[in-house]
Amino acid sequence: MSDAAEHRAEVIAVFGPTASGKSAVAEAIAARMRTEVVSVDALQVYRGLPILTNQPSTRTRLVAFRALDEQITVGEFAPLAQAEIDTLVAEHGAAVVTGGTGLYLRAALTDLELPPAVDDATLARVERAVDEDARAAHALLAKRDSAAAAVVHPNDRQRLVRALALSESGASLARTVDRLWSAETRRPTLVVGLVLSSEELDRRIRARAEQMFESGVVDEVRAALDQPLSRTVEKALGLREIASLDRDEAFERVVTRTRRYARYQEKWMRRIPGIVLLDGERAPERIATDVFTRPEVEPGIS
RNA sequence: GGCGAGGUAGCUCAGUUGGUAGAGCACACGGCUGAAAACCGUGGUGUCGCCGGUUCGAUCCCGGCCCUCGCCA
Repeated sequence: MSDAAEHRAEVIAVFGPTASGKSAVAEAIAARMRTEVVSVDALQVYRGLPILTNQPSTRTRLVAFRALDEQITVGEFAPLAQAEIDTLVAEHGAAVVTGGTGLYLRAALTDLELPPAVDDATLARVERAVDEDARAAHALLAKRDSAAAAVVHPNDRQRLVRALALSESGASLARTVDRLWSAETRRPTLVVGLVLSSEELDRRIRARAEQMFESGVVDEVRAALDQPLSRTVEKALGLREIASLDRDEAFERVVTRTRRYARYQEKWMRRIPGIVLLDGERAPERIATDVFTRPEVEPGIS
């Protein structure tokens, strides 16, 4: 057995900005490896907004399994993703992972060792205290957990609430080791990133927004807004805009927000340790072929 | 053509009783460890339509011109 084979990647992850063609590349790789794709996307987990969240048409794990009013969190998602990966590796020898949420990707590939969950009652109580006087709440945090206070800004309500709640039970939001950007992974992993010129990315973003409207995203969004929505869904890119603006304005807002989201993902992409950047403007099959020339990957059969 | 409203940041607009201007969105950079398509921090990016007048000083007041929108012809 060669050295390369001993270090063969069990997990191939594909990351990149939205509209870069991640799904197509992931599917091409999965087909050659005779395995399946696991989605790591905080919005694609929801059932009811397939067009808005650009859910893949082919079978992909961890897509459309949550009701719109159920909240999802990284802490909850991570073990689900890890279980799917483990199952695919056990059954097919490999798993392909792709999706737009950088944090979820990291949590799927590496054990982040997140601080524990906090129960809703505590959270609600601390939230009230923070809303009443955030400065005082921050001062209290500084007294109980100075390390956490140092990394949480008093205006950052979300983190201040959690940090304070954690401090009540002796846990801390402040971490001692950086797991998020650690090169350590649960399994031998190859992460590839798709790089596109901003002009091409822009073209694809506009084309996809156009496609969304043609596919009936307006009706989809209206129907979704008739029911209670979780906080994550509530903030989905375009949801509010599509429901409240006329078509042209909504289209431009969606494009603008998608561009910003794509830039954000590019930042994540460049920070992922060991990521192999590939030219994403080529055909998915070509990119997949590139991946199979990597020493970490066992050559495909076709 | 007449009357009215307006022209200030990339966009929508606020403002200065005359001391060269600021919000939201957009944008840039940074942060983030159970909301991440989220959340937080920092940054103003400008011939205040143009030309002249008054003034120590004009984006603001005055005159002319240009442009936009509305109403009437």
